Amino acid sequence: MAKKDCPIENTLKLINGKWKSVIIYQISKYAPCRFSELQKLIPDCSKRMLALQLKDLEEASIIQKRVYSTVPPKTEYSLTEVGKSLVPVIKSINQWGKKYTKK
Amino acid sequence: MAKKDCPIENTLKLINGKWKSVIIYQISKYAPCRFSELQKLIPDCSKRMLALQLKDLEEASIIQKRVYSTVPPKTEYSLTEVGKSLVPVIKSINQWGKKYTKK
DNA sequence: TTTATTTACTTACTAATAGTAACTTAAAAA
DNA sequence: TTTTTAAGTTACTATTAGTAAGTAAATAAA
Repeated sequence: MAKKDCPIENTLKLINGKWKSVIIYQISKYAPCRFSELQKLIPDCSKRMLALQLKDLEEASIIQKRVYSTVPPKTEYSLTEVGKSLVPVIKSINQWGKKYTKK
Repeated sequence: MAKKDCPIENTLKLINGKWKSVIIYQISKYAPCRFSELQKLIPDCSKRMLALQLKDLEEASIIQKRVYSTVPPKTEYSLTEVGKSLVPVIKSINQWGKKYTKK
């Protein structure tokens, strides 16, 4: 497999990191989703990490963000079409995890 | 989702890191597979990283290792049943990558 | 007989990534 | 006047990943 041509590596770059797929999964379930909602849904992920990963996902066109210029501010995240196409992949990860991983 | 109960997080812990799923995929295709073969199959992954990830995968019972006490040494890696059950998940990642990621 | 080769690592070190805690902003409520 | 609130950012530390060189012990080549 030539450099940078591995679809698995390329995909993992998008959904790793290491919260991205959990974020995508939660947005797919609860979109439109506010920043603070995601914090509650994924308590293990710090504020800073959540912000960074959301930015990465937005740049990769997997999610889109809507900002309301109110005070205090309000943002809403939802999946793009590309993001939606990832959901079955993440669901298969979720299914496997349910079956094979114990706490 | 309570701490450490997220199946996606638990699964990613096993298949991330960031070469593990590529390693599993290659072993699934070419098992039994030697260390040096894996190096050729995954040139982006350094020797050290390959060794560390293989050790992790072995500890997680996803792969098994057979060592021949020859000189120079020879090792062979193959998937366990748990490892084999992961292959469809990794294939779905691979499929998605083929469709949605360009170099 | 000394030197080179080979495989599957390990060790020491540096670079990149993740995590923690405190700070910011500006309006509205107490 | 002080507090609260949402959605971050900043500065700093800890954990992971990556690079390069070293190790072992038996052949093979010079």
